[in-house]
Amino acid sequence: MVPEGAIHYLSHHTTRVLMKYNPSEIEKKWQNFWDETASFEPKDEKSLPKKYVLSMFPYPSGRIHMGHVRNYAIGDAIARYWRKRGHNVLHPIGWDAFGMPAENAAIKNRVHPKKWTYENIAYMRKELAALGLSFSKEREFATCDPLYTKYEQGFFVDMWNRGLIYRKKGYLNWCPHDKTVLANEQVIEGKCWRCDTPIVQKEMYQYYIKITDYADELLEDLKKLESGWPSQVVAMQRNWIGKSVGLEFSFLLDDESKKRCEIDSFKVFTTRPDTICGVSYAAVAPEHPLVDSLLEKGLLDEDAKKSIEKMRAMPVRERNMAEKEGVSLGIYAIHPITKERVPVWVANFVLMEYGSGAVMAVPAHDSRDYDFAKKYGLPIKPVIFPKNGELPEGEAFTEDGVVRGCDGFDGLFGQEARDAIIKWFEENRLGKKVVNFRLKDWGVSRQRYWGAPIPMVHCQKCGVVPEKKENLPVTLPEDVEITGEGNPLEHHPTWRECSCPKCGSEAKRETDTLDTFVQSSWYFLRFTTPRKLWEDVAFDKDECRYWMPVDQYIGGIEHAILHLLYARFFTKVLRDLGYVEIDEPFKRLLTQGMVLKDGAKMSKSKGNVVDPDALVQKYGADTARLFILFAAPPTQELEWNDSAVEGAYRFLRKVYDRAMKVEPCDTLPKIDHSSLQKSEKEARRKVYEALEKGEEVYGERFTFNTLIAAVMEAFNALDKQQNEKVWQEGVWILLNLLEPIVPHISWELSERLFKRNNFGSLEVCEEVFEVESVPMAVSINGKPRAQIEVSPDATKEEILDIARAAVPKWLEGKSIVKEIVVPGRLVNLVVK
RNA sequence: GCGGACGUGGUGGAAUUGGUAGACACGCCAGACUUAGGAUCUGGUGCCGCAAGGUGUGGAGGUUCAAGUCCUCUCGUCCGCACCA
Repeated sequence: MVPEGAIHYLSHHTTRVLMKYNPSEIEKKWQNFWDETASFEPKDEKSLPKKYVLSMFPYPSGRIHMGHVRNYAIGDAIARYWRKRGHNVLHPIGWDAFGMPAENAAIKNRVHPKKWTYENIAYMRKELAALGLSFSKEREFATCDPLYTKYEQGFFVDMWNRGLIYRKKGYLNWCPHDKTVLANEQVIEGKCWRCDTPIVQKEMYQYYIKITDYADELLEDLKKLESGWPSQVVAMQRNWIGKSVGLEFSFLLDDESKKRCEIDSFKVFTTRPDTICGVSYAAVAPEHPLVDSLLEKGLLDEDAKKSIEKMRAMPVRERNMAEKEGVSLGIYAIHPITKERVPVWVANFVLMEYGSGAVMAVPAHDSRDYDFAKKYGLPIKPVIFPKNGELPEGEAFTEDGVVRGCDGFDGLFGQEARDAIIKWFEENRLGKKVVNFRLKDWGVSRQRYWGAPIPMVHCQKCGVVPEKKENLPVTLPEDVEITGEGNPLEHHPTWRECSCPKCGSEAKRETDTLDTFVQSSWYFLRFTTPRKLWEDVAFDKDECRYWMPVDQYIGGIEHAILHLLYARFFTKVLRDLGYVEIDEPFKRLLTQGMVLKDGAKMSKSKGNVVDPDALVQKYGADTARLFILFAAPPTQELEWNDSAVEGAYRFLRKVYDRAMKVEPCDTLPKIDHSSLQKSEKEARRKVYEALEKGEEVYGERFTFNTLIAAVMEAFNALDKQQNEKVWQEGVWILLNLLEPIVPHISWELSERLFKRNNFGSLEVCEEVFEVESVPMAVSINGKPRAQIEVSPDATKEEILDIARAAVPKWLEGKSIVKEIVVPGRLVNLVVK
């Protein structure tokens, strides 16, 4: 050990060698530097090329977990890369701060949700800071900030005024004991998660946003996202929207049936109008009005009533598991083409929520209808036949085929038959082409405290009226007690009291709050605008025009549908309201894989959680970031491995030790490549290969694991030679490449060695790829047999001469049938 | 059932346009240094074989001079939707 004072007497060079990699010191130093110099704030220079890099903002649950580390390490790497390439980079962070966990904590620990949330934010902000993430601190906000709520409520009012929001009765999970509405996730096996009381379905007024008005555009614009989004996510959204095109027509009841139930007809929807002549019965959902009517009039016998009760009692979600069941209603409909009488049944497989809640049943060509017909002995009448071959036996033929036995349409196939039949219905005014979506309108009411209040007022005279914009935000009262019973807003002594924005008379505030997905549907727009304008606007139009769309969005696959669909929807609505000018908010999307330990998702209950704080404390943020980006490509699941973390640390220590032996310099050294030895040339080549890899990885592929591997290879190659200039050049470039991944150590070393002049765009030096000889493989009949070295400009004949000479053993007694030369790769000789 | 992804050493993973499979790392083995090592350094490491060689990317076929990569079938794992008419 050298006494501290002694260092002054040693040379500069020796001093550096004596220093050891000390991540906690280095990391603190640079985090302070970045903080003090506000290094990562976007510039107000709209002439610069921009990149908006966004990792999905976190919910302030209390502590960060490895999923966060991965999410932000990926985003930070991309942001830092573009910043170094001279782009104006927006890389913000905020907090998705409303939601149930805050209320649950309030119930459990008697702490106010607001206090709990802001304290969590403060703690997690520190945790994220310790990772050295290059966030814009100036633009940070929480969605529960009243200033954010203000504009969200403003949008709600705009949408209401535009007719995009309506109120409708909907069924909600209701716990009769706690007197509260429960989210689906809070219902466990039909019981309340807190008190175990069986939940009931309660019908209540709810606010809905008409996302279905945008269903077609949301589907259509997925095409614009195909190049930048994972195909999986695009497919999931397409699926979720669930567009189907078909025929809607009305079944008229026969005269006697009309009289009995006082209903003339009911609508059905089918995607297979070509099968219409195979209809042998019609089926309606247990909740269908036709059934109500018959029940009211007492026209069904006891058995039928009982079966219908039973069907209705089963939750819709469970019905698909149950066996097909049904009852004949004793009434008949007239087939629109054949004019035959077809019996009307009620069936448990028909859903009231989809289409019109009634179907035409074609047992010969629909497997559900088939099962049902078999069970109840209903006729099965094939009208579609395969082009070649026979109808299958014992099952429905559901593929496209040729129509036979349907007057006027015989001989038509598949789509042409469907089109012709739809045309016939339209001409005869009996039905029309209809598009149906699986997507439902978005119910945004939540009967909870910790959310953005819905800015509506109930007036005795005027009805439901939006609050005046100048009165926004409608803020939450703070003097509430959260007990878990009911909605605290309803029970507050004064909060509800207000005057009607329209007529001024006494009125009451709406007590529902907004779904938290509303907040996350526009937070990325808020980030585009500097804080100084936040009092005045939700977001500035010019700023928005410059920064949007988000160039790279990064987050978990669990948001593939809801969040990403709502955010796309909101963007389109805000466009139509004149706030933004883009159609799609996220140009490119990266869905990161989960972090696993022992093959399972990390969770407290499994006890397999690795705490990021502990990891950072032991090895430093750079090691944590390096491991997480090296262990797997970002889209794949990542299996935690303690010894691989050690390996990452070991690599950084090696980098530090080796770099510290390099003589400092201010510019990239000039090297006469031709005068170098083989190992030196090899080292340069590896370094520049890594540089090329870097552009591909940061710009396009995000497979950081392969870039890190290339950097490791380059370091290994540098280690095999002693040329100081080659070392300088190598470290200059490799630190530039590593900076987005392991920023602290890179800034520390680059500052010491190069005054950080190596942080910029680097040019690839082409001459290092010029070689005197290229290695090639010689294979015989496709099997590699020998290695040869040939000159890079050797002709095909010269290469073949060398190749043949290298494998005499394999040519003995054989004749060459074919010779293939792939320059720079291999020679394949086909022998017999 | 529909839609999507995936399957490569003991492990995580490379191989981007079909062109020397297993880069890089973890682990393991051997050696060096050491009072010691769960530190560090050097070398080795797909499998079978002393070797020559054989064999090998879930399985079976096929296309090709050449297949992890393309095609057909099949098995398995994971994810999303689901009596959606």
